[in-house]
Amino acid sequence: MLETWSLRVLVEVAERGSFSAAANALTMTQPAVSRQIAALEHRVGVALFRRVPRGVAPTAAGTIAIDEARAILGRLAGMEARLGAFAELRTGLVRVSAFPSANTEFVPEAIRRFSDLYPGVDVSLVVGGWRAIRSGDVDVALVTDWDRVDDDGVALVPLLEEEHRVALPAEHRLAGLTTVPLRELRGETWIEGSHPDCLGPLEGLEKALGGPPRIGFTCDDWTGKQALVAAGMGVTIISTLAGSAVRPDVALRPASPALPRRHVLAAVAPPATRTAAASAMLIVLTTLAAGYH
Amino acid sequence: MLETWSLRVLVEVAERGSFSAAANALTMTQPAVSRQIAALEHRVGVALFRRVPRGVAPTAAGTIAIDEARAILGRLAGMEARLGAFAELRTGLVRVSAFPSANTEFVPEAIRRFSDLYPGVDVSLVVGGWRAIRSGDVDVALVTDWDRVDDDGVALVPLLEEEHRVALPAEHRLAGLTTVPLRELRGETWIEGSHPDCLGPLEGLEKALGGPPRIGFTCDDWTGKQALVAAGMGVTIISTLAGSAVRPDVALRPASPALPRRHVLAAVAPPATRTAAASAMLIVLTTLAAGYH
DNA sequence: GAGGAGGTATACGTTCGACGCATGCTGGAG
DNA sequence: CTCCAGCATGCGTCGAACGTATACCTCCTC
Repeated sequence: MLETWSLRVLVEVAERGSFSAAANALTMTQPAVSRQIAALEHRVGVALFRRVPRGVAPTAAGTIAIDEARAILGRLAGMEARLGAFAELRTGLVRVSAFPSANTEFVPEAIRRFSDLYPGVDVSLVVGGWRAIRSGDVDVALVTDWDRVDDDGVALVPLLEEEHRVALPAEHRLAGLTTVPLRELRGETWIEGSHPDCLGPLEGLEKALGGPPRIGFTCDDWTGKQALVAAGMGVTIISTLAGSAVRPDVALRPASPALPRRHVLAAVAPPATRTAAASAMLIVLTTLAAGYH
Repeated sequence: MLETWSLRVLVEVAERGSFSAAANALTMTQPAVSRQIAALEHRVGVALFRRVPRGVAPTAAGTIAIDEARAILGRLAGMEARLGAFAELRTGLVRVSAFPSANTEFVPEAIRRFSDLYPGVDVSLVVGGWRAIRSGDVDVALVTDWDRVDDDGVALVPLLEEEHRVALPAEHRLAGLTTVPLRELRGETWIEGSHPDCLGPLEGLEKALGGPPRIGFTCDDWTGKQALVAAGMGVTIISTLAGSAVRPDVALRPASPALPRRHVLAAVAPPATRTAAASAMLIVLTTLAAGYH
């Protein structure tokens, strides 16, 4: 099967013009080179070098073999370079999945920083969720501690804690307060998301209200929730991660008693099987999260 | 240096989808494949396969590696094929050198037969002589036993014996005889070649003539010798190998006593360093010579 | 012409890498 | 819940390739 090393020796012999010189250049001995070439010639059934007094000279077949060998070795080097680009993050792909509020500001900023650091690596924002980590369809998934991530094949890295705000129509009677007492919202219609990612049933809310919230709508679409609030159809709770992405006709106010915080974590493959790009993205995420108060 | 076998294992794994299946296909064991891929991945610093329940699936880098590996293996096969063409005489070059009279009929016929048998092999008629066998500039050199081939690095293969004829002008007074008595030519002017290849001083001629021949011209050019004879400038001796190539205004006649025969041999490199094309040409030469009476 | 220098081929002992076997581990299927 | 398919790893073994030593050859020089 014509091993690569033979080709390397072949080219070196061709360039040096003698087995001895090639052996020196390759940090091996002359007999080793002699045997390599002899084995190669026996393999292909054709003499590749004529043994001349001062060394060796390629035959017609040898010239072809040398050219081919050069091309093949070049191709091999190219292959190594292309793969090395992955290892050195000069190319590649990292697929990120996040819940809606993280996608409003935090994740885009992380992607921006990542792309500055590694311009060659593509970043793709996908919808796989943390379960896709196992299957390899997602490299980094942002989750919260409300997600029941019970797969020990998925590593969790804490990023930050997000707080929650009550989202009111801008003209709501309580919108002028800096802090909204929750019990004042007992009679309001509430908008919930059915999926934990989308801020579903908030634990502790019932107790703070002094009774079960009256659920008027269920909407997983984060933009839709905002729209419903702006239209005066109800109130809801929105994560501070949403940041400045909230539309101006919706007011965000801290609640009293304070709403429970939610931990945001990055779900990634365990270090052993983790992509270099995923590790890099994880670092970007953690450093970015450290900048969040 | 990324050995070929790794690439072979790589593509086999890619095609089978599992280490075990690839191991079967390659008549090796699953652990061996596992180690090969692991070493390859460690070498390039990138995971090439994701380990999935039913086997393995290539990563992005793995896909590139597989494509490259396929291309490189194909190129390697191509190289082997191109070199194999030399071994199987589907291409190549054989350089033949011969003395002038052999070039008139014998060698051209041999080349014709050779080219019929091996259309891909180029045949080149060169002027190196038997000394060029050693240097590799000539593959087969036709020589006679008058050549002092004293190099044991050159093998000699007997081909045939050539006879000699006296060459007379067609209107010569003796041209009508079927056999020319040499002593009748005592007074003639003789044309000799200085080089043995060109029929130089003929041993025994002096004794047959009853005295030293009177040398009028020395001409190494075989055509020139004929022309001189035709012009009536003298007589000479020409090998029967010249055959029908002798011009019609020159008569060839056997001499009495018979002129000494000359052995024609093929000088080639010893079998160890002999080209396949040279061996093939040698066979053609010997079979062709066997047909000569 | 004898000897030295430079180069290749071969014999022999050794070493190191790759393999096979056995085993453990994991994830999905019945 | 058990079984099975498949990958990873430890261990002992074997062989391929290497290095050392040496023979042989050619050319060059004195």
